[in-house]
Amino acid sequence: MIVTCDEREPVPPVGDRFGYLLKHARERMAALSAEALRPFGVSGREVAVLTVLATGSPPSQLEAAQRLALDRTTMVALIDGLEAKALVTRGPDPSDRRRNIVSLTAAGRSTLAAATRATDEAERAFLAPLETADRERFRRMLQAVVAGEAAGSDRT
Amino acid sequence: MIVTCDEREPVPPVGDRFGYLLKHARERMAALSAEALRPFGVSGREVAVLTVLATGSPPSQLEAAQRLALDRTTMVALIDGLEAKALVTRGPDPSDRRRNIVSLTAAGRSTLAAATRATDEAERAFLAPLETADRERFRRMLQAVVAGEAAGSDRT
DNA sequence: TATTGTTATACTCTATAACTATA
DNA sequence: TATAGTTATAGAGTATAACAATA
Repeated sequence: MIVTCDEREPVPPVGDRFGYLLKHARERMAALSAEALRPFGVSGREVAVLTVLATGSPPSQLEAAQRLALDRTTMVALIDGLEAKALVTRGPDPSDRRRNIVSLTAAGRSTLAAATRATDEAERAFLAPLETADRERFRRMLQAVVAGEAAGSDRT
Repeated sequence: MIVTCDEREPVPPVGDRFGYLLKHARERMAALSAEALRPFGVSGREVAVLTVLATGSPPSQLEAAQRLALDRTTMVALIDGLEAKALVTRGPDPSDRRRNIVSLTAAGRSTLAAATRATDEAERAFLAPLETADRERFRRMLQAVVAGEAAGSDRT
């Protein structure tokens, strides 16, 4: 009996791989939320920053970056843009003048409120293919796998 | 009774939003698979291309791009890289000389086999925070929300 | 010395437009 | 005309290194 070299190991379809699935799930969510946010003139990343600024006391740029797991150099440009749109103000922390305290303006708060409603709607559209009971389960599963990161590394 | 303007609408924490969760879940999967693939000298995107080339009959560059929902201009550089590593060959389709048929070399096949095992391992690490029964559920949920995309648009 | 914000720079991934060769 | 591949280019998003101001 001749055994040829054609015993190829089975390769799962690319559509079964988590790398592929997460990439495309994220792209879909990003497209839905970009569309939902267009009327408000802010990007999804900017809404994330506004959200962080609205949670707890106004953080420094570095703290805001850390809460989003972004680099502090990335946060500079993000705050620049939000400041240009008059949605946030920044100024030195009196108790440590190296730090910039970033605060929402009234316009920032109302934009965030509207953007949050639009994002809720985009999330509903994103989750529509799932059964109702699965939607919160899906969120918790994502939170679990993301939390795996914090556990395993010394992320900034 | 005085009602001030401080009745701020509740803003959900950024860590509850699907935009944030999908971004970081993808980053974690990408980091795990980049680490797992390092010994084989290929990126996750390159493994995805090799996987597509190994599935069904050797596709043209355009077909390979479509199966991954990538632009054909993106596929050019990807194939360039794989060809430089001698993992694929490309040449005109005799029956339509506008098209390039892309095929795996023997080295491409064995690299794919090794990379597939490494990726399986990375996926196991990624899914470790979930209970066993939830891991396949999670995959199916991702497939469902990703499929929402194909249903709703005329993607290339 | 160390930390925060900043700038400059570069790299990855992606998309658009225009060109070529084929059909 | 239209299609497949290619090239050049530009835009996000991110990261690194170096600098100024402050601690």
